[in-house]
Amino acid sequence: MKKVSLKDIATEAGVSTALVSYVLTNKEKEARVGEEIAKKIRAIAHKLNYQPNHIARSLKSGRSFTIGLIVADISNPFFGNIARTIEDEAKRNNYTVIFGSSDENVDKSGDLINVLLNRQVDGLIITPTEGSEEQISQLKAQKVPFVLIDRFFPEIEASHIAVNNYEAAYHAVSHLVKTGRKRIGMVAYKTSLHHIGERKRGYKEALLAHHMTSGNTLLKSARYSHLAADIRLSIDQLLSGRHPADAIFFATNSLAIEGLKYINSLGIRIPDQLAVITFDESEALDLFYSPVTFVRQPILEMGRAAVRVLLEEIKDNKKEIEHICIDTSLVIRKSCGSR
Amino acid sequence: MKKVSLKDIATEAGVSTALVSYVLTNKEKEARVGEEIAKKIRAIAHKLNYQPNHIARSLKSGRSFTIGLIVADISNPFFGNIARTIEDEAKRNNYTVIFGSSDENVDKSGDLINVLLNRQVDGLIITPTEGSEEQISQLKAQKVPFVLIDRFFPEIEASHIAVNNYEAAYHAVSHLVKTGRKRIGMVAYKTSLHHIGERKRGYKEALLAHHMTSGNTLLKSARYSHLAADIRLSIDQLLSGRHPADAIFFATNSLAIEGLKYINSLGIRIPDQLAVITFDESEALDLFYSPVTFVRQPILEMGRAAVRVLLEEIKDNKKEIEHICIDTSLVIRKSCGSR
DNA sequence: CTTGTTTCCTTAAACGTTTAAGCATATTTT
DNA sequence: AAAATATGCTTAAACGTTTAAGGAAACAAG
Repeated sequence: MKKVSLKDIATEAGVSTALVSYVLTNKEKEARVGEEIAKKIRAIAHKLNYQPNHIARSLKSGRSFTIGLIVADISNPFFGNIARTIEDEAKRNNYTVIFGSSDENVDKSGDLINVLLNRQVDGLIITPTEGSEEQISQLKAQKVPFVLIDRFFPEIEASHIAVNNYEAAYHAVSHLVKTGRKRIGMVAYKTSLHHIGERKRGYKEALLAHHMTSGNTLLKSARYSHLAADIRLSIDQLLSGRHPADAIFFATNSLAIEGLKYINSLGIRIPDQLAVITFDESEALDLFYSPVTFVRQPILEMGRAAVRVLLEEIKDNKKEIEHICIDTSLVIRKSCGSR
Repeated sequence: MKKVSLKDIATEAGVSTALVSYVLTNKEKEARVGEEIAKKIRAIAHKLNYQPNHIARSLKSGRSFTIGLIVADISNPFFGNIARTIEDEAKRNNYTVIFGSSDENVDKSGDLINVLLNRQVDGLIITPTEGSEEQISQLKAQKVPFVLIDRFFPEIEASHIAVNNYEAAYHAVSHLVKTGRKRIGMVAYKTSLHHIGERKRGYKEALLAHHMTSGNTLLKSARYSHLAADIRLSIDQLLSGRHPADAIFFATNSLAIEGLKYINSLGIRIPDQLAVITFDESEALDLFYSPVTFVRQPILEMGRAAVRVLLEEIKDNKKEIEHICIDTSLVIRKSCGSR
């Protein structure tokens, strides 16, 4: 079944391909196409089930109507959901999405950026990995339209969509204080990524504001590459000694899940012995015997904003950079006990 | 920063674009290009940082080196992981992936198929939704290369990758029998999809083989569209009456997670009061206080097989259809108690 | 010295669109 | 009646590649 082209329709209608093109792209008015012949062309196109060739169109227009999406880890439902909303929103705007997962690896990220650019995507939505500053700067230098989501580099002026990480963390920790916790620990990633830094800062400032002096001693960081082991160590440290922590704030869902697995294995009861609070929702945390209180990131809004900003940048190259900060909400459940 | 084309290189080297093309696609031998000029062309290409235009290439070759992926629900980690392995494997073969999530909706699935075909994907990998038989048949009639994954329609001769659903279910139920359970229930989806049917059949046959007469009375089905409510109802039915079930086999991870949420809320203890076993792994089921015994589907293998079969079909249009059945394994944990 | 062969390069068409420019013919305006 | 405008279509170039065909020069063989 050979693909039907404009030429086939033109031949059958006994006109030139130009005319067919005008009609099928609804430019009959500007091109002053006769009503009858327009109708005829449409009928034939329909009869032959004509489907325009996007590739030829792209070559001509220099635009592919495709956006590239690079997420940090597509197997994490947080990013899976982001991907879904972005794909939906893109489709609503007649764009398709090519995607890749960088798996938090700089090299893979660089690779993906190259592949996607070679595929002539019109723009990129990226959750940048640690150490990808240069890649991002280069995109900027090349004037490729792009938007960062979830994370960004404060030193690089670029459009991004993020949440109020500092305030959210501050708020979460304050909640723990309100529910009577005295020694609040935090488990985060060992990373230079700014969003995690902000969450740490929110934690520290909240402690300070409530005159809790635990300072840095109760703030632990795990390496992404040695997650399980580092988390175990962190928790051991937090829960040992004369004054063990009575609450832990996890900086992401994967930290919380891995941490709670270990806490389970230690036989520690939530919230009686230990309060737990985390960033991000997850089915695992719903199903937990003591559903975990969490900071909800409005994924739908984030995804939509990312697509909107990107498409605006694509359409208007001169558009100024946009920093969008979206508010989170704290969803209180059982894992912190009650006040 | 204008894109560098073959013409730019040709101009700078003082040769025709043809020569440049031959060199840069490593056809110097066949085209008998002079060594010196080849070296020069390469040097200039490198200096100008030439990146081939995939779109132009695709238009010429009629191939886009892109595959379309339609998953049932990208926010489900099972499909997220499938997507990841497919993307990885595709990239290794110099293919990129355009994706969409059908959300188990026939109309959306049809939409996506059209969009992806319009984008001239070279082939499709699809987890077909219920009722999409016609869409699949049409793909077949149009001779579009495609591979079904996770599910398939027995009445449509098409390549697919699936697991041994019947045997896996049979094995899972047998395990429950071995651990001493007497009244084994099942919660599945209300669907005509074959893979779920096979899981149900495996359940029933296993009961039969072990002379358990519970027959259909303990087999409950929930509608995808009313998941939470139907699951609650199913579990209520299973656990009520004079002879409540002492074990439940869930047909998928989402059923298990939703079901366990409800079971939790009823205060029922696993595995003492009730044994639980399910298809698919999930962090939620790891974190559960009594980690859930499950049927593991080898996602990596499935994804790789799907890409391999699809690329073979793309390369060789005459290739015969391939049915790949991959073995699962039962991962035994605490949720069924011990023998 | 012709003829044949090899070597190295160019020409030009093609893929399927879009769109500016042009060209008849018909109609209106002066 | 001549000039201007409107109408309805076609021509042809362009987007960036690939690749079959051809051609000129150099050399070898007869």
